[in-house]
Amino acid sequence: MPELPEVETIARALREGGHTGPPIVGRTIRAADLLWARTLADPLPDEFIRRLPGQRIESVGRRAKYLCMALNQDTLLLHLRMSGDVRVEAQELARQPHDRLILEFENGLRLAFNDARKFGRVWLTADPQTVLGGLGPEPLDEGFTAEELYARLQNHHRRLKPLLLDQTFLAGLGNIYTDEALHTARLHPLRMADSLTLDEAGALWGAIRAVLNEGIRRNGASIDWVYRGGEFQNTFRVYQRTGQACPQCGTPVERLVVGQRGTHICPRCQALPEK
DNA sequence: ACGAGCGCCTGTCGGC
DNA sequence: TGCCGACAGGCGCTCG
Repeated sequence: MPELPEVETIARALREGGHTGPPIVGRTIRAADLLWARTLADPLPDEFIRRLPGQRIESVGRRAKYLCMALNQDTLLLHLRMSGDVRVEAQELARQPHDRLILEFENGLRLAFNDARKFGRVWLTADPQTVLGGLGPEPLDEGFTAEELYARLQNHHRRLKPLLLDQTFLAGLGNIYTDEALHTARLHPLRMADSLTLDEAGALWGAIRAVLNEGIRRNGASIDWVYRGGEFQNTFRVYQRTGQACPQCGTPVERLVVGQRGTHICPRCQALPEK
C-alpha cells in the first residue's frame, strides 16, 4: 500500500483518530508481542520486548515512507513496505490473520501491525538518524525547490523512473506516484535525468508535489484488498490503466517495464525525444 | 555509478 | 473446477 500519501494519512489517523481507530498519542506501552520475528529489524527481540514497556507515545509523524513514533526514551519506526497496515482497537478483539506485532497500551487498547507479505520492518532506536539518515529530501518540504531538484538531476546520468524511486535521491515516491508525476510532467520514464532542461525539471517538481498533495487530500490510494478508505485510485491518470484512454489526449495507455517495475505511460504525451 | 537479477512473502487474477 | 504463471504499493544484496 504505502507511499508518502498513504503513510501520511496513517500518521494523521494515529495522531488524531481516524480510519485506523482512536488516537495513540499519550498512550503508554504495557507489553509487546512479536508474532513474526523477522518483522523486527533492530534491536534483537529480547531487548525490544524489554525496552518498550513503560514508554509513552509522545508524538506520531512521518519521514519518507516511515511512520515515526517518538517515545519518551526511544523512537519506534515502522516501514509498511508492500502490504503493511496498522489498527488501533480493543485488546479483547480477536487477532487478525497476518498480525505481526502487537503493542498493548495501559488503557485497554492495542496497536496491531498487520502485514500479509512479511516485508514490513520495525526499528526501536535511541537515534532515528541511524535509520533515516540516508534519505533524500522530503518533496513537500518548503525548502525543497525546483532549482534544487534541477541541480540534483544534473548530478545523475540515470533514467528518471529508477532515480525517482531511489529514496536517497528523493524520499517518499513509490511506483504509483512516480508514474502519475511523470505523466503530469509529460516526461518519459527512460529520459536521462541530466538531460532535463530547467523548465522540464520545474514541471517535474510541480507534478511531484501536485500528485502527492492530491494523494494526501484523497487520503491515499486503495488498491486490492489492502488499506480501505483512500480515494486517489479514482483519479489515476496512467497507473494500472493499460489500454485505457489517456485523460490528456485519448491515446491508449501503454505498460512497459523499467527497472523491473511495471510502468505506465501515454506514448503520445510522454514521447521520448530522438537522440 | 548504474542496472539487471534475485530474494524476501502472500494473495489475487486471468488463461487454459 | 483446478492448476500455473504473472503480477502486486518496497527495498537490500550481489554481480558485471
